[in-house]
Amino acid sequence: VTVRAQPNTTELAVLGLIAFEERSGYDLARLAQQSVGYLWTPSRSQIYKVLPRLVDRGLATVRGVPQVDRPDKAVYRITPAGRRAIRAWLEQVDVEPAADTNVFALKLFFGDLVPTPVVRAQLDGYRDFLEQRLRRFESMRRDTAGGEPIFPQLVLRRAIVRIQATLVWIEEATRALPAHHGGS
Amino acid sequence: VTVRAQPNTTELAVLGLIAFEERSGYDLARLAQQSVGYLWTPSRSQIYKVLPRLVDRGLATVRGVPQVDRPDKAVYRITPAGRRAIRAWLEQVDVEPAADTNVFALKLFFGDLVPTPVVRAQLDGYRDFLEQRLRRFESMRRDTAGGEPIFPQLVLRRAIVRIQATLVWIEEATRALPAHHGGS
DNA sequence: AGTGCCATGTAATTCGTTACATGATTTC
DNA sequence: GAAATCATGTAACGAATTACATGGCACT
Repeated sequence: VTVRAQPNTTELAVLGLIAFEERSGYDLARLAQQSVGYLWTPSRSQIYKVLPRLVDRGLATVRGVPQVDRPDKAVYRITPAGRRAIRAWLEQVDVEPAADTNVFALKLFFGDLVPTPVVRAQLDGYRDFLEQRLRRFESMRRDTAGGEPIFPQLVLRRAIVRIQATLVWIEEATRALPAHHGGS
Repeated sequence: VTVRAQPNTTELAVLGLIAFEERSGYDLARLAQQSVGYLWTPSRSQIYKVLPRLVDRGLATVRGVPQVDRPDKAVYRITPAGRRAIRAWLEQVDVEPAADTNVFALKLFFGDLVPTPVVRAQLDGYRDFLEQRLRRFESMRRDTAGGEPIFPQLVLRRAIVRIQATLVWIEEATRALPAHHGGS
């Protein structure tokens, strides 16, 4: 058996959504716009490309559902291998998620698939990451404090206040975590 | 003369950076990692692809600079047409910047290229946009308040506190705006 | 009669990343 | 002697978007 490369974020997001309930591509597109919309909103065509790929790799299964008053549809459901893949993703805490700081939020969104300690580890990792960025930004701010460039400084300030707000939220979220649940 | 489609965000970011001072591709890559890094960090190869394109469209010019102790380099400078393009971008307030809420911040970063009222309009637009999202998110929160799904709710809460922090920042930034400057 | 939702997909194109390739100079 | 910095690019690949295509049913 070849070692499968980890699915990309879009694939994992789809996996996460079909982990709760089986869904069609159309469902997923609608759902993404509503619930996860502020974190991840792929186009419909992208979703239709991803779904067969998941089936090919054994992470999901399809089932045709004939309908009378509407077009027939194909609904997708996660497989055990799919569950393993998404758990592995949720267990892995990114130290450097580059520009994509939203991956943390996306992982938290699927926190229900995993025991509480794993979610807690994720939040801890997020906190570390943000504190590090905060320090970097604050030192950047000190370095250019006297200088002229006001607009870059304003933008930097924005980044700082957002991080601070997010850190406060992390504490709140940590306290709100369920005592512990199975994750399965 | 054909009507040129508006350059994309990366092209505009590059234009903005060579508006202050002429720079080489290498300079830009380094600069992006530092100053604008938290908003926009393209790869080096991407920058090297964009620069000739800007020249082709008459938005920038190149000039070869021979050096003795280092490799020769090519430095790029913005043209009047380039300035027009970036000003047009800064003047246009996006009502629906999709997922990419950072475009607002990026535009503010280049606020110096444009008179104060234009920047103010940009901030106002950003405020409107955020207030609208905030209302949407808060109503989503109310709708699912009693329900079970705790993790989605936590993530939603994160989005809300970040928006609130950003709104506070907008007020601060608006007050910090210079009385008025030329922009040119 | 027209609009909108349900439903799935393909095609063309753009955007972007990673890896490869090269090579001198400076610094440790 | 090794590693980092300066400097520019190409090639291969993947991810994602927009536009196109199709068609029935429900609602106003």
